[in-house]
Amino acid sequence: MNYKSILASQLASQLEGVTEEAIAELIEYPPNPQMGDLSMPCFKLSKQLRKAPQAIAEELKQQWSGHPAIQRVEAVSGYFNVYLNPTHFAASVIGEVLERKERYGSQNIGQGRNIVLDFSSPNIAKAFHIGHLRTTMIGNAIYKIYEFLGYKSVGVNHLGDWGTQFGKLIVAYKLWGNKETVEAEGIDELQRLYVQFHDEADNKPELEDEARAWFVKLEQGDEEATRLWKWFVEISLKEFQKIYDLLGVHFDSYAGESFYNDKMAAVVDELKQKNLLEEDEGALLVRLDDYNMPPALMIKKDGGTLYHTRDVTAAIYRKNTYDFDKCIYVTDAGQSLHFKQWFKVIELMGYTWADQLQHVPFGKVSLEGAKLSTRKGNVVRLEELLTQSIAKIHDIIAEKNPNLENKDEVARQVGVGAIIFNDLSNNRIKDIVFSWEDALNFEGETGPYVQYAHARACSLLRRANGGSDSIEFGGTLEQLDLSQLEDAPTQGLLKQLYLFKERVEQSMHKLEPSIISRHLVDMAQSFNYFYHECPILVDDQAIRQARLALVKCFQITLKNGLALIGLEAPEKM
RNA sequence: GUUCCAGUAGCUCAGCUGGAUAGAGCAACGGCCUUCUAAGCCGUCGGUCGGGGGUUCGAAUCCCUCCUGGGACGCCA
Repeated sequence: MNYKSILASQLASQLEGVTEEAIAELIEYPPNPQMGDLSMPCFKLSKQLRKAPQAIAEELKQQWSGHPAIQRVEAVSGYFNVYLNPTHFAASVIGEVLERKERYGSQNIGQGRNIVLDFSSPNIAKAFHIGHLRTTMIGNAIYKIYEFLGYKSVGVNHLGDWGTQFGKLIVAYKLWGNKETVEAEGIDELQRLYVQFHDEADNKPELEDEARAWFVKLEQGDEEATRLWKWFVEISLKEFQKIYDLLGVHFDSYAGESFYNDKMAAVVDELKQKNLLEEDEGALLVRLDDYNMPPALMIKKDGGTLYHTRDVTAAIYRKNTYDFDKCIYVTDAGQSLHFKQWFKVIELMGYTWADQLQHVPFGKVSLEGAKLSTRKGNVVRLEELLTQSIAKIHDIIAEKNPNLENKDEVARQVGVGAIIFNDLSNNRIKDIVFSWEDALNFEGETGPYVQYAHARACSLLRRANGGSDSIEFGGTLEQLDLSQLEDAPTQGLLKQLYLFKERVEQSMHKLEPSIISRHLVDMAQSFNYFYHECPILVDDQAIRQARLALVKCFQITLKNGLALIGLEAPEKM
C-alpha cells in the first residue's frame, strides 16, 4: 500500500489543473506525529491556483470526501495534514510484511537487467588492509541492493595482478626467497621480499634493470616468469578468499588487469582509426581540452599501456560480455578525474552507453592523521581488526550471556558485523580517520545494537512458541485484532517498517548504503521504545497476538535490511 | 595556479531534488532490572548550521564571494 499515491490521487481530483505526479512530489512526512502522518505544503500551488496557501489547505479540508485509509485531515497554516487510520495502516503494513517475508522491501525495478559492479580490487602480493574495506563493503552492499530491486548484479574483482612490481618480486624471490617460507607465510613474505628489493636497489641500481628484464620476460610469456607470477597470484588469492569468506562477500568474476593484456592493442587501433590519438613527447594521448580536462594518456613513450587504456578496454569488454544497464566503479574519490577522463574517451569513441558508466567515490581512510602506507608499515591489516573485534565480542558474551550456545558463531557474526556496520554508517564521501577505540566501540548506533534488537525480537517469538527454537508467527492477518495497535509507540514502529521500502529504493538511486544502515538504527530505536512501553507476552490474547505479529514483522524487516548491507542476523546473542 | 570535495552540539555524524520548533550517537550528569535479553530504556546539559551577501512567502539546504581543511592535475593504479 502506497499512501503517498492514495493521497495524491485523491487530491488531484480535488485540484483543477494539478497532476497527481506533481502532488506526489509535494507530499512529505511531517517532522512529528502531532502534525499527522502525511502532509502537503500548499505554498507552491499558491501561484498556480492564485490563492493563499492557507485558503488552499482549508478548501481541501472542506471538500475532503474521505478515504477508508485516512482518519482525518487538518489545515494548519498552509499545510494540508493527513492522519492515517491506524488500524488500516497496521493492517496494510503487517499484511504486506507477513505475505512477502524475506522479500519485503524488494521490488522489480530492474526487470532482470544487468549491473556490473567493479569493487574491492586489491593488489596481488600486498596485504589486505582497512583501506580496502570500504570499496569491498560499499560494493557488496550495492550489489545486494540492486539484486533486491530486480537487477542481476555481476560483481567483478578487478585484481591488481599485473605490472612492473612482478619483475621486482621475481628478482627478490630468486635472490633471497624460498618456496617453504612463501608457502608458510604467504603475502607477509612476499611483501617482505618486495620491501627488501627496494632497500637493496638503493645501493644496487642494476637490480632495477634485472626487474625490468624479468617483467619483459613475463609479458612475453616466459615459462619460469609465468609460473612464478601465477604462484604469487594463487598465494594471494587464497588469503583474500579467507577475508571475503569472513565478510560474506562474493564475486562473479576475478578478471583483473592481466586479463586485458591481449585485448588492449585492438582498442588502441580503434582509437587510432577514430582519429582520437595524438602524439606528444613520444606518448599517445586523447586531448580533452574541449571538456576542460587534462589529456588522457593511453600509451607511454616506451610503448607501454596505462590504466586509462586498461579501463577503456575493460569497459568495452564488459559491455560486450554482460550487456550491462550500468557499470559501476567503487573506488576512492581521489580517482574521480581519472574516471571522468576515460568515460569521456568512451563517449568520443562513439559509444552511446558512455552514460551507463558510473564512478561511486568514497572518502579516504587515514590512520590517526597519517596516511596509510604499506611501505612505512603504517597499515592495519583487516584480518587483525576482525580478529580483535571478534575477540572483544567474545568477552562481552562471557560477561552478558555466558550460557549462550555456539558462542564462536555468534561472536563472528557480531564482531564482523560491527566492523562492516561501522564502515557503512556514514555517507561514503566522508573521510575516515581510523582509530581502534572507535572501531571497537559497540555502543549506540552500531551493528551490535541493531543485531541485539533482532535477537530480542527472536527471543519473544521463541517464548510465544512455548520456548522452542522456532521464531515463526502462527497467526494470520484475518485473526488479528489490529485495533490493539493504535498507541503511539506501536504506530511509530509500524511507520519505520513502512518506510523501509522507500529507503531501500533511495539507497539504490543515491548508491548510498548508509541510508539503509541509518534506517536500521531508526527501526531498532523504534522497536526498543515499543518493547519498553508495550508488554507483548500478556494474557490478553487479542493484544498478545497483535503485538507478536508486529514483532515478527520487525524481525523480518530488520533481517532483510541487515542482509542488504552484508550483516548476519543472529537469533540469540 | 586550475579544478573537485568537505566544513552542522565538546567529539563522530544525520538532515542538503528549499518547507512547520535543526535531529541522533558518543562523552558528562541524573533516573529505570520482583515483569518479555540493561549489548537496553527515559531524562538533563549542549548549536552565530565556517563568515558575508543574494534569490524566495520560507534557506543548514539553491546562487555568488571569502575563509579553513583535504584531494586531483601526461607517461603508477
